[in-house]
Amino acid sequence: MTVDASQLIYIVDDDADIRSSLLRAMRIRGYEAEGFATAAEFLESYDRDRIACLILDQGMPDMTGLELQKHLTANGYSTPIIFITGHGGIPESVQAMKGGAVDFLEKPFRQSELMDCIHSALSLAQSMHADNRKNRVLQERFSRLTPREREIVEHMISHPSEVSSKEIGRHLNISPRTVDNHRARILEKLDVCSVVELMALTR
Amino acid sequence: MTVDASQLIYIVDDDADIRSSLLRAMRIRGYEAEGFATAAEFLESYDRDRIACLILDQGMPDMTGLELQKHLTANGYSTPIIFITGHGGIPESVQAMKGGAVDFLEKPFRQSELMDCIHSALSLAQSMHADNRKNRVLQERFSRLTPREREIVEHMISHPSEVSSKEIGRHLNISPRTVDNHRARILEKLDVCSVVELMALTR
DNA sequence: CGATGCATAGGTAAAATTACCTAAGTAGTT
DNA sequence: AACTACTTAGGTAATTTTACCTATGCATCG
Repeated sequence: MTVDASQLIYIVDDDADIRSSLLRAMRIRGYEAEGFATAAEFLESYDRDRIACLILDQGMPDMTGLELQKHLTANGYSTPIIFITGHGGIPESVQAMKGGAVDFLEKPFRQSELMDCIHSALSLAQSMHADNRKNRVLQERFSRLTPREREIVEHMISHPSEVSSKEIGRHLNISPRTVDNHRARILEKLDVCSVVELMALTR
Repeated sequence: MTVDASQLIYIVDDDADIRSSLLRAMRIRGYEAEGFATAAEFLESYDRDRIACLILDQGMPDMTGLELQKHLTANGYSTPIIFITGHGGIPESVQAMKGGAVDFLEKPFRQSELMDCIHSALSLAQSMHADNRKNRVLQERFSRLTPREREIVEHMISHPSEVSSKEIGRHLNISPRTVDNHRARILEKLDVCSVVELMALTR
């Protein structure tokens, strides 16, 4: 199995020795890796659209690992996080895991343990990246609909047993033919050929 | 907000004092609660179909909390678990959270903290209970399909743009009319009125 | 051997969708 | 005042789905 060059490992730790040792270890294995001493530095370089994971020290001055995690999730960034900690406690580890962390390792840890985490973090990042792309395309398509068209789509999705023009027309007090016209535009805008395909779009 | 009498709190801890103090605290708040000294005792009384949560001591002889959690998930039981521990470490807490625990509290903990956990655990149990019921009904319906019928359903689900009898017939090398007949039986067995509804069944 | 279940194929008629059009009223913008 | 977008409504014809049926070949089970 070869390493995908487009994957990136961010390392954020205020300890320069750990940073450089981790960077070396990652690069030896063929990964692209970048190191940062503070959360602020990291945020300057952070690219939310890369397939990446984050190795994050919990015990940092200024902004702790947990605070950075909170900041990232609050902004809708979903890059998987692996915490490493020198002298953290159970409450911190639990909060990190609740916040969606991939793992929470105590220093010192075995390198193989970290590599396992990185591997699952990156494959998680990959699938989330694909999901995000799909959702963005979908959202873009739905944004093209007019209010009335959106209303009709929502009715079809929430009432799958009443998708005929007659029934929708009755529900909205308009002619079935009008619904026909709306539907034609809806299918065109959403780039599907049938109502069945439309339903499939929403998984 | 009143407490739903059909909800149940299981307490598993080898320390009799903690057990009785927790039981008392739960019952004062109107919850139904049962205490057990060992995992084995708990498993004898455990009813997977109740809306319940489990307060589980990690450090027990015989079978630890983590082992019990693993056993429950291996058997497909989804009752939410709140861990409590006397002298556990970060690795245990992380493993518990990875295994889907609601929380992992160190003794001693504030009672309000535990009550918050119980509240979210029980609402989680409630929604999972509803999901399970839905899925069981759905599975039961799909089990009534013959192999050929299932094949056609799967084709429709995975190829939403080719649901016409013509296309399915071409794909399976059979007459479109045959597909018509199969489809009629499929819709009848799945208790839906249209292919659109069928797609909606799979969310 | 008969019964049952499954897969196959077809007939017919009603209903719905789809693909083409036209067209008018209303609201907001330039 | 002209333009644009949105909503409304309809015509016609081809295609599809749906709801009723019948019927044959095959395998399995009692």
